[in-house]
Amino acid sequence: MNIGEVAERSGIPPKTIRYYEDIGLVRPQRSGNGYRAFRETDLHKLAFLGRARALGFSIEDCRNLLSLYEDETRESAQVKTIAEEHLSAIDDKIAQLQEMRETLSHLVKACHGDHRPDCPILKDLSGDLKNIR
Amino acid sequence: MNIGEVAERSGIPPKTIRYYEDIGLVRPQRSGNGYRAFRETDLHKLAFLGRARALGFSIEDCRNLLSLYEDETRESAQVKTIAEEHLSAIDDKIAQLQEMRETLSHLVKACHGDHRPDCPILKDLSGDLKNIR
DNA sequence: TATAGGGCTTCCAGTCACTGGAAGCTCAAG
DNA sequence: CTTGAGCTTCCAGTGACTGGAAGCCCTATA
Repeated sequence: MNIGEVAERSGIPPKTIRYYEDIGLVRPQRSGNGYRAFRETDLHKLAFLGRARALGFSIEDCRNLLSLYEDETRESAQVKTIAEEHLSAIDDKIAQLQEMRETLSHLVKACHGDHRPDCPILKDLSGDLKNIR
Repeated sequence: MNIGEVAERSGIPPKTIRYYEDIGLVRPQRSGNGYRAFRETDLHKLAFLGRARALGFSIEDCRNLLSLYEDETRESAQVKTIAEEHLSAIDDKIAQLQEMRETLSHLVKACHGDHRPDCPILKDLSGDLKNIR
């Protein structure tokens, strides 16, 4: 398979696949003409990567997950640890975003949004504390 | 004021303040010795930036918010638009993270996390669909 | 057989918002 | 006069791609 077909079938753009090769996540063979020659296992790996990335795992996590996947002697606890840590990072991010969302939505509600210059959003950002809540 | 004091009082590290000068967000004067000489208004601007960044606004948004802040003829609608767009971007991000969280927490729950290699997390990533839900 | 096109290759640069580090100048204290 | 902290600039690296240029390869059609 050439890169185009693999890209289509895995849903990962060619540029990204080349990048993944660069950083050693996949190691396709080469045809005589210099083109990358992907086997089914490479496609499978890339699809794995696509799903792991879609769950927000970092590239380093993906690398570790992939090597656990290929390691018959793995312990599921190792996988679970990675996933749990990632899950808690996600929770932290969600909490942080929800805090932003909270403040911001209050400010947006308080702003008239008309032609006058008066604006509680700017007031808040400028450090004026006698403001909403 | 030297950069150190401004950093302390604004909560923004010196490196970042220099970076903000680089990209034209602040324009401190210079003392005879070449040191940056910040006025109160610079400090005020930096604190503004710190709060805007803490709400997740991009640097470009911050630039626009700052210039609206300094523009007496602004219309609050302009500010509100920026804030609303940012708010909806935050909502999108939260939704995306919650979807990840959902899938991931199911997988984590399904994984024994023991010494055996069997792992529903890896099974899911590998594209095996006869899995949790 | 010439050529046009699409796909493939590599390499370099840019994104975003910093952050680390090196080399070197300035200043205040002892 | 030395020490050390604080300041300066400049360069490089982060994460995970993404865009673009220059050029080779392959197939199909005129």
